[in-house]
Amino acid sequence: MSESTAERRPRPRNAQATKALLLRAATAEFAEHGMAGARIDRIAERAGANKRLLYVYFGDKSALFDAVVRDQITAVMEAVPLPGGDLCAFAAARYDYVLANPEAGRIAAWRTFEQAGPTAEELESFQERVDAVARAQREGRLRDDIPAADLFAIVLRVTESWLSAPPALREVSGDGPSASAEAAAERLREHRAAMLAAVRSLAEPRS
Amino acid sequence: MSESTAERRPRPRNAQATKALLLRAATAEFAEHGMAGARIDRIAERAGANKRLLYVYFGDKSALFDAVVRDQITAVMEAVPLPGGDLCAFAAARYDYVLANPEAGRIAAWRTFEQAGPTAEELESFQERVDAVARAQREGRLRDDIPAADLFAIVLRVTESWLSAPPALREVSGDGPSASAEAAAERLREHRAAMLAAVRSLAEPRS
DNA sequence: ACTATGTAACTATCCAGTTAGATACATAGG
DNA sequence: CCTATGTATCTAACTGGATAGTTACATAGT
Repeated sequence: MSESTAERRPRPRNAQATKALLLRAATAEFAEHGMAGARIDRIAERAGANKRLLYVYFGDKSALFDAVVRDQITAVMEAVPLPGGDLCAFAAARYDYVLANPEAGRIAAWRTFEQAGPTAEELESFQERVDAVARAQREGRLRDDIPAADLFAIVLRVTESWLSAPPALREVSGDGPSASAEAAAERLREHRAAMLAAVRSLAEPRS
Repeated sequence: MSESTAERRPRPRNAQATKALLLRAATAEFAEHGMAGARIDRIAERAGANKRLLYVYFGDKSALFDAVVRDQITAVMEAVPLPGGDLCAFAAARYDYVLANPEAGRIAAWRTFEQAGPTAEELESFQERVDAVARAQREGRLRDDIPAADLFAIVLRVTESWLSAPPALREVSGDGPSASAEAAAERLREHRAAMLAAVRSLAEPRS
């Protein structure tokens, strides 16, 4: 409070903090615009840091994108477990997580549509989840007439069905940008229940 | 000394044919790279036409993208009906269509990621489909404990669950780029059956 | 000779990545 | 306690190449 009249305040010299700021800014920018649409200058500006530091800390644009993807993968693997292959719990957790962290969903989507091959880290994450599903199938807790990978892929997509639905479809159901905040929140609660009901129906063992 | 014969073949003067070629080339380019990643020069080259004609026939890059999206929407609305609100038939038709026309799926996805507001044309298409679902629900042919828009959104996503799954997930299940053609085809058949089974389970009326 | 169609070359801008240098901070010598 | 020096961190300005969009011109077909 002494002389803090926000004049030209040079960035405090703290490599770790700056790197984290840049990563967060990059996550937001890539989530909004994708790899090709993202702009290095905008990322630096968002972070309030100098562009040069991006190259010092991350390499180039594509390495920065990879760093963002890796970061998001570890975050989502941590926040959204698949306890005992329970796809319903997984679906609920993932829906809530993506609702609270929209960048996570968008980064994953952009990443999917780049034609880049999967990294070892990604393969490991998915293998772990497919294995958990397969185990639950063997133990009779999930239907077993659908291959584990397919079942997981289907549920994964279902969790995103509303949050990454075409805007026109959301608009049709009264969940457009024009809707009030309360109406939108109610709509999201309603969809959550619907989505979970659908997952239950499609994942439970055939009677 | 004689100039190499017929090296430079001028494009036949046919506005409609050229326009169609450009639209097809643009569709392929946008499907591969998205709006931001697409390159005007590559589109002209793919079409074997002069870049200038793109501007003459379509306006600018963003208008060209819109034209591609419109074209794909009408094509898919025509090729993938929703007869009597039958979501299983719809899912089968859409899976087959996207498998045969991967650009359709990718263009739709890229379009969804852009934050552009929905066009009147899109709204009308989705309204039509949601109405068909709602009618089938009232007549007891679909479960009615899920709102029509949600049910449609879920099924729409399920039809894409494999074709636009993260590459790492496909790889885990032996459907990577390294798989043989026959193995890949078998995998796709298998997923089709699984996906349709899932749609049946989640869409049928609660007994 | 008129017009629709097509071409090549050009321009202005944007943008990823670099260069050269400044400034805070640490550590050590006086 | 003070000054010197080295290093990590940070900055402004620049560069070369790519890219969307344009200008000026050519030619086929009527």
